[in-house]
Amino acid sequence: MAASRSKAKAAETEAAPAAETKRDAAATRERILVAATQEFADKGYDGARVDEIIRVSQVNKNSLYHYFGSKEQLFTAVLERVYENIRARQSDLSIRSMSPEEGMRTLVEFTARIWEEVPEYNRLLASENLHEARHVRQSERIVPMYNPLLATICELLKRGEEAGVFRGGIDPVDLYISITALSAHYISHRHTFEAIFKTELMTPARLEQRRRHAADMILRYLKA
Amino acid sequence: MAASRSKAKAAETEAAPAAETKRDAAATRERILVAATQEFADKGYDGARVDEIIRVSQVNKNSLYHYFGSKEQLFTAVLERVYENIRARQSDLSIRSMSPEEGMRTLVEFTARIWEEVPEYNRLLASENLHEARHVRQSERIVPMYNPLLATICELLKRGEEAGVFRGGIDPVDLYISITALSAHYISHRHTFEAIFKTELMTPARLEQRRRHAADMILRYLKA
DNA sequence: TGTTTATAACTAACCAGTTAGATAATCGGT
DNA sequence: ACCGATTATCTAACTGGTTAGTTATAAACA
Repeated sequence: MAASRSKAKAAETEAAPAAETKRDAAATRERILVAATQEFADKGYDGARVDEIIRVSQVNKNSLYHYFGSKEQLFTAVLERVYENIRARQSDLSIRSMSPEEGMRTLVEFTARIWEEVPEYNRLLASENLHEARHVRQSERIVPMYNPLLATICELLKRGEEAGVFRGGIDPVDLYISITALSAHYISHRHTFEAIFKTELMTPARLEQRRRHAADMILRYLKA
Repeated sequence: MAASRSKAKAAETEAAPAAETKRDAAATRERILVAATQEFADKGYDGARVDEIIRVSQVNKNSLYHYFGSKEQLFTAVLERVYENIRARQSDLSIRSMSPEEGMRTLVEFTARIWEEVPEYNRLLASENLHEARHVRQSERIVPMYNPLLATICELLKRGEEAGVFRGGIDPVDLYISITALSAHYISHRHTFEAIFKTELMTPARLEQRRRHAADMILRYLKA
């Protein structure tokens, strides 16, 4: 709400720390990004409405276009934040200090938790793939971002193989895609699955069962 | 096609077989459905344009609304065709006559081939899930359709367990979702994966590797 | 003073769905 | 067979509301 106090000129003694200042580029940008993330995740790129984003973020339309240029570039900025956030979560894991099996299980379960806790990411990526990754490819920040994760997987595979607990000859890209697929597809396609199988898939107990299922499947696949 | 030749009147000598007759409800409906499937798959529900569907199908706008009522109902009709087609492919397999392992591998590889050969289906389902399965739930024909497939999986699990080649305690819904996930997610998210991993994922050789990867993962998971 | 940030009103294109009516097939009665 | 009424299919032009993006202007700051 942020009473947009005009008052103006000197007058304002500004005793109170001015809970909200009148002009704050960074905060405005951030409000737009938060609202845009929600709107794009709710409706997909094509369903999302710029007018709804400015309504929720309480920002003028021209401000949005001033900061982001176009709906497309705004979507790209949203995706960049999403990828950054996913990478930050995944690299927080200190997997290097774990045994290969423990590390791999942690990685799978943590990846699963991302989709559960931030389902918006899943929806944004689904929408982006419907557009053939047009925005991801436009971004210079996203593409280099996933190297560290693939490196982690390679390192786990190598350590596991040396320790004799994992088989050799595993393709790390296939493995990464499968780790993601087993948890992300469950979440992203839950609505059609729930309609068809007439079961509840999003209860805490069911989600835990799914996480274990995914981790078991990956570990059994790797086991020597 | 079935040239419903007017004849009638008299005048019309009808020498040439009149390659295209003027009025054919079934053919018109079908042309609309074909064009709509493509358009909805290309652009998603929100991105798809009714005007583009009528342009491609060479049908008048009011005919489309006469046959299908609304864009939503047209999308539902498209989904019904898609689910019918998927089920028809999957139930064509005569898995009952195979060993449990052979049957399961066939099921996984055949499911993978569906997404490869008809990528439109994948995209339509992704769009539908962004809309929380609104249209699938509206359809009375889709929901009962998947019972036979789940029954096939249960039957394979039971036979495999009795033969001592599969473990017990496998959740058939989790298994079905994983079979789908391992192949569908690879296809549906290939654009972002290709952008990030800088590899080509859709070459015939790469697809074959992926099918084997998926089948191996499922079978190792089930192995006693 | 000049630059950055904000606002409201505007526009040109777009889009799902409608209206009003034409043209072709069908059928009942003769 | 033939006619006229009825129905099914098709067409073009229109409508009312929506949408991404712009313009013109003013206020806040350095």
